[in-house]
This record gives sequence, structure tokens and C-alpha cells, in this order.
Amino acid sequence: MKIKDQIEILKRGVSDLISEEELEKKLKKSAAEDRPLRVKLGLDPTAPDIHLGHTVVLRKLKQFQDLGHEIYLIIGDFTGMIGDPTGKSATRKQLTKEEVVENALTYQEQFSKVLDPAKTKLVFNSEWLSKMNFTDVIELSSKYTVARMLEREDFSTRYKEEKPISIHEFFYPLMQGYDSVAIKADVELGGTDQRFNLLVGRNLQKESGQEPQVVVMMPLLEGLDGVNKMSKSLDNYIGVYDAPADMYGKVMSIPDDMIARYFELLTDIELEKLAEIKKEISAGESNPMSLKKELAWELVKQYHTKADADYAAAEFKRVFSQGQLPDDMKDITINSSDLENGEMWIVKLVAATELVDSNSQARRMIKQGAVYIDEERKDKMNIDIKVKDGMIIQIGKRRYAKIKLV
RNA sequence: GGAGGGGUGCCCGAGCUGGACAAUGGGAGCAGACUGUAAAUCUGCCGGCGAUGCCUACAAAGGUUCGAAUCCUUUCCCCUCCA
Repeated sequence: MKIKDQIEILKRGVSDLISEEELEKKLKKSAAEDRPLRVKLGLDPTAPDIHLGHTVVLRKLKQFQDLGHEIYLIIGDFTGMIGDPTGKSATRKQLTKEEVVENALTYQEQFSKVLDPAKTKLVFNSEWLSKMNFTDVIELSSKYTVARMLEREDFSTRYKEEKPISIHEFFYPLMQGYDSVAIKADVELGGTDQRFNLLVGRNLQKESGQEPQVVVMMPLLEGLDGVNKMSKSLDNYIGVYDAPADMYGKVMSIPDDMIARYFELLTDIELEKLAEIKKEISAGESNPMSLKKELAWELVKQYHTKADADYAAAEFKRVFSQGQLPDDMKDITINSSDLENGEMWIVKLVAATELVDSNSQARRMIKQGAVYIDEERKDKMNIDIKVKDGMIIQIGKRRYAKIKLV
């Protein structure tokens, strides 16, 4: 493939590239010497549970991989002991070797949803960082100045606000940067929030007589709320392991103005088509819902199968568009010995579905008119329900359970 | 080493001259109406309990009191300033 075309692919969705000229040079050299580029991504060592936000960077790696380059996933097991400076002084707990190994395996499994595991190298940065002695550390730290450290936004902010900055926090960027030196990275990927750390890598490489790495920064994907970045702690994420129906439903719930962005960063649709979609949306030409359905289908197909995607789409239509019952729902076993004359107090019955956390919550749901039993709204508290096998209990729009009487 | 400020429900954050505090307010979340699945908006809910009441809760443990998130003692943790 021509260098120009490669760059075209690699530039897609990228928020910052430092620099295109250098990338071109490296690609040319790589082709001429028949030597793949070493492309690096640093990872947090805590137990991963990857979601579509992570896949933005992974997909970019995949493109490099498909163009024949070597991917290095660096597990920051050593760095993790310090924790990225966030100002929150949340010192992470130190992981044991076993945990690290276990997490690494989980990584491998999860990342293979996007990357080709056979062509991906997994390395731990403790491999070189733990071997450094105090002299090495001093030497490393002498390559950077305090003034330059303070260029980092959260450091300078904290400094101005007279908030504490621990010395050890300065080492985080240095260690991450040193990783690039250690593996002689040609390219490093990261989110835009990693800018400073990525650039430190370039500087340290220069100091060490290496050619500085090209830095590719990917935007941070917004989550389901369309505002905050996708994250597990905000519970606005779509996990790559989400069940097809969940995944489809979640995609359908993103704000309209996120549609194009999701297409761009999460799918392989052609750039012309993307431009078309953007145009349609801004002109109000097509129904955003149909575009969203397309997006949802595409993503389910990507992480599951085409059949799953078809199924999820059909289910969605049935349940939400037509208000019918979903195909498969949670089975709840109720023992007939718990019944009195075959009846059960409604609050207990609703709580028994475990779709709510407590009897009190069950009461509230009933009071609010959210509870349907066999498609009939029940908003009276003081009634007993004749429990039948196969009875369907619905709470709100999306919680269903089917009673199994034994 | 010295001085001072804090720790409240999922989060932020009032209350802290003792009772009316399950604890103001905001956010998140959930539900209802509306809708395109949304978003926005309006309304309600938002510790537990077969409930006009009871239980558990305001960092932890004790204490004072008829009664404590509020007062006292000790402990743990966090932060700021000076050295």
C-alpha cells in the first residue's frame, strides 16, 4: 500500500498527530528496510473491563497492526504502584505478582476482541523499571527540569493553587516516557489526556540518542450521556461484553448528536459515508433514529455476530417500538410452599423478582404505577396475587421477569 | 515539631446556640406523562421493615442528657499553614 494511503487510514479520527511528517518518514523507512514499526500503548494494571471507550485507541492500534506493524501493550505493573497523578492522592494498592499475571491474561482475552493476539506483544514495565537503582533514577530525573514538569496542566494548576504535589508524582511521566526508551518505540498511542506523558517519551528518547516516537492521540469518547467521557464509574459505558440486546439498547439511548462521532470512532464505515451522515444530521434530512439503529446493529455485529445483531434489532422493535414483551426474560423461581392459597402479597412478589432491591422499593414502584403483572397495571398495595406459572412481572419499561412456579 | 480546618446518606454539600432530623439544597439514579429508543420539559420517588408506627444511620468507641449529627473524652483518617 502506498504511504499516502496508509497515512490516510491512520489519520482517521485522530485528534492530534505529532507529527505527520515524522510518521511519513518512519513509514517510508519501515517499508524500505522491511522492518515493522514498534507501536506502543501503555495500560493500567488494575483489573480491566474494557468498554467501547477503550476500543477507540485499540482500533487505531489494529489499523497499525493490519498494516504490518508490531504492537506492544505495556502493562504498567510497576507504574501502577505510584498511580497517575490526578491530584486526588489516591494511592493505588499494590498488586501482587499473581494478580498482575491474572490481569494480564484478562487483558489478552479482552483485547483480542479488537486486536490479533498472535501479533500483539504483552510486556510488563517492571521488567526494566524494577531493575533500576537509585543512581539510575537520579540520572533519569536529571533529564527533566522542574519548570518543564510544571508545564503539565494539573501540576501547574495545583502549583498555582498551592495544593500539594508530591515529588514521586513527577516520576510517573518519567517512567512512562522511559518505557518508550526501553522498547525503542516508533509510535505511541494514547488518549488526549495523555498528551504530556506522551511528549515526555519523545524527549527522553532524544536524550537517549533515539529517534523520538510519533505521538498519536485519540479523542476520549463520550459515554451514553453524551457529555462525560465513557467510564465504568460513571456507569455510562457500553461494555464489549454486554449482551447483544443490552448493547443495542444502550446505543439507541445515546444523544442524537453523538451518532456521527460513534460512527467515526467505533466503526469502519467509509469516510464518504460518514460525511454523508454528518450532512444528513445537520440538515435534518434523515431520521436520527434510523441512523442510530444502523449504528447499533453495526456495533452488535462487530462484538457479537450478525445474527445477534438482527435478533437484537428485532427485539428492540418489538419491545420498545411496539411495546410487546421481550423474547427471553429473567426466570424467577417461586416455591409453591411460600404461597398461601396459591397467593402472595404483591409487594413480596415484586421484591422476589429481584428487579428491585427491597420491599420498600417494590412498594414505591407499585405506588408509582410502574408495575404490570401479565400486562395489567397494578397500583394497589394491599392485594394478594394469585401466582401462576409463566406469569410475567414488568417494572418500568425495561425490567421483566417470568415466574416459574415449582 | 508548632498552629489551624475537616470527616454527614451513591456523589457534592447544608445543619453542628441539643428535641419538630431519615436529616435543607444540588447532581446522579428510578418511576409516571410526553416522545423517535432518546433529549428537553413537567410531576413524583430516592435507608430498611406487611408501616399513621418501629428499627438502623451523620468516621469509630465511650460519656453527659428525659433526649445528640449537634455538647464532652479517647481513637483513626484527611487537609492547610509555619518550622
